[in-house]
Amino acid sequence: MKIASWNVNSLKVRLPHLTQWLADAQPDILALQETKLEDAKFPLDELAAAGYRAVYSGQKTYNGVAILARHQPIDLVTDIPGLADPQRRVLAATIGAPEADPAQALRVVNLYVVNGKAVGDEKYAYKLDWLAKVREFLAGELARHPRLVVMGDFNICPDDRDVYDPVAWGEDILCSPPERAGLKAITDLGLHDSFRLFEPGNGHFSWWDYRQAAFRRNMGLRIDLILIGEALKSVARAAAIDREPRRWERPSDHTPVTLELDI
DNA sequence: ATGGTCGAAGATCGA
Repeated sequence: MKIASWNVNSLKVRLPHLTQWLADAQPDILALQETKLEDAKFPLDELAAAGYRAVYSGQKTYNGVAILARHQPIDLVTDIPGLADPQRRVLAATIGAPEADPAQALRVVNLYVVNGKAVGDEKYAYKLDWLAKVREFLAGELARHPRLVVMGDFNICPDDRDVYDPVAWGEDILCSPPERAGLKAITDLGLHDSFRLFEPGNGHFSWWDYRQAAFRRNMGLRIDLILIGEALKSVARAAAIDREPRRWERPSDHTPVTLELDI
């Protein structure tokens, strides 16, 4: 089984890239962020033609998350306790073959973590509070669903290996110690950064700014993560970042990250 | 050096 996460930065604009990548990569489950699409405008028919069911929690212009899968996702959560938030950033679902043992299903939480704009900004305070509330939600999810995947655009570089120039970037937004502590509090629940189970080195990024020819110069960050619970660690086979769609014409600024599981 | 480039808007804001 292959699972993946991709911030598409407008599903409307990126739909051709999405369908191309689905055909190329053949993921079983894909979490999307920044769909920027009202639910009524979600392209269900186009995705069904590509062989995927989809669930979504969208809004106009900003944010928006979706989960695509070969089997219908069920038991959705779009709003979490203690976080009355109109911004559509959270979508949890259970995915498994209908005929299979329910214990074999995967629980997927798709997150579009708050960007935060700048350290000290009011959006930064919202980010830290949001992370703390989401951590509490994930603790409950993990208790109920050992086969838990938490993936999405985390808008946080886990450590300096995930930054093209950690000295220049310093402790700015996406790398500040409080954000990293917020992410660590989540991984300390027992969730592993799956990419790091396979690749310890630096220079592997999932996002490159549109400006300054950042992609060509590999001036990027690794902020798109697939976290897995302990129960899935032993079946993780390979993790990768697929840079190919970032090379296509009019790309998202993010590229898909993937994880293959022996299940 | 606070620039630059996208997307959704239809002026700027968010990233």
